[in-house]
Amino acid sequence: MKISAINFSAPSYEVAHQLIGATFTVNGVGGVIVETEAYDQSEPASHTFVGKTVRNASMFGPPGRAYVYRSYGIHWCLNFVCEAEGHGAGVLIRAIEPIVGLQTMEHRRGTENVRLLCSGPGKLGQALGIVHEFNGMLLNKSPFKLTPAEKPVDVVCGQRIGISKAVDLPWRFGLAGSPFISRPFR
DNA sequence: GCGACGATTGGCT
DNA sequence: GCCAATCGTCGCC
Repeated sequence: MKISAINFSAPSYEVAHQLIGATFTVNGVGGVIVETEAYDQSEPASHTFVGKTVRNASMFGPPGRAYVYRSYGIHWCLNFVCEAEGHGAGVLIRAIEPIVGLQTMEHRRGTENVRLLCSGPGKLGQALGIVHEFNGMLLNKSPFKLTPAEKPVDVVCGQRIGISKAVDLPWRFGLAGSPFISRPFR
C-alpha cells in the first residue's frame, strides 16, 4: 500500500517512522531521509518538556511546519512539528542520503565524501542550507519539498543520540543497512 | 545582569 | 576516546 502523504497529526514516534525513505529537498537540494528521532513534551529530553518558550514556540504551533534551532551555538538543526497545536511534539531529521544537488552540498560542506554530507543533524543543516528564517514555515511549500516513500522500507529503531535524559526511549529510527546514517544502530 | 548548558562536530591523542 | 569551539536560551539573583 502506498502512503500518499505524511500524516503530521500522528504522534511524533509514528511520524518519525513514516519519514524514513521519504524524499526531502530544500530549494532542490537534498535526498532520502534515512535517520530521524522523535521528541514529545511528555519526556525530559525534548526541548518542549519545560513548556512553551521563545525558542520552542513553533513546536507548539500547528503540525506540518518546520522547527529550526541552533545547536551548541554552531549548527542549525531541522525538525518537523507533529501531532496537534499545543502538543509540543516533533521529529528531528538526523540524516539524509544525498541524491540531488550533490555539488551544492559538497561546496557547502567543504568535502566530496558523500557519506559526510548529511550524516548528522548539524551536517544536514549545513548541506541543505537550513537557516533560522525557515522556523515555522510550512513543509508542503517552497523552499521545501517532501515526497513519501513509494514502497515500504525496512526500518530499524533504537535509543536516541546525544541526550542525557530519557535515554532508554527507543525513538530513533533509521533505514536498515544505510551507510548514510550518523551512527550505527545496535 | 550573569552563568551554566546543550537533540554537535571535527581534530587531535 | 577526549575535548575545544561557540552562542542563544533559560533560570535565577
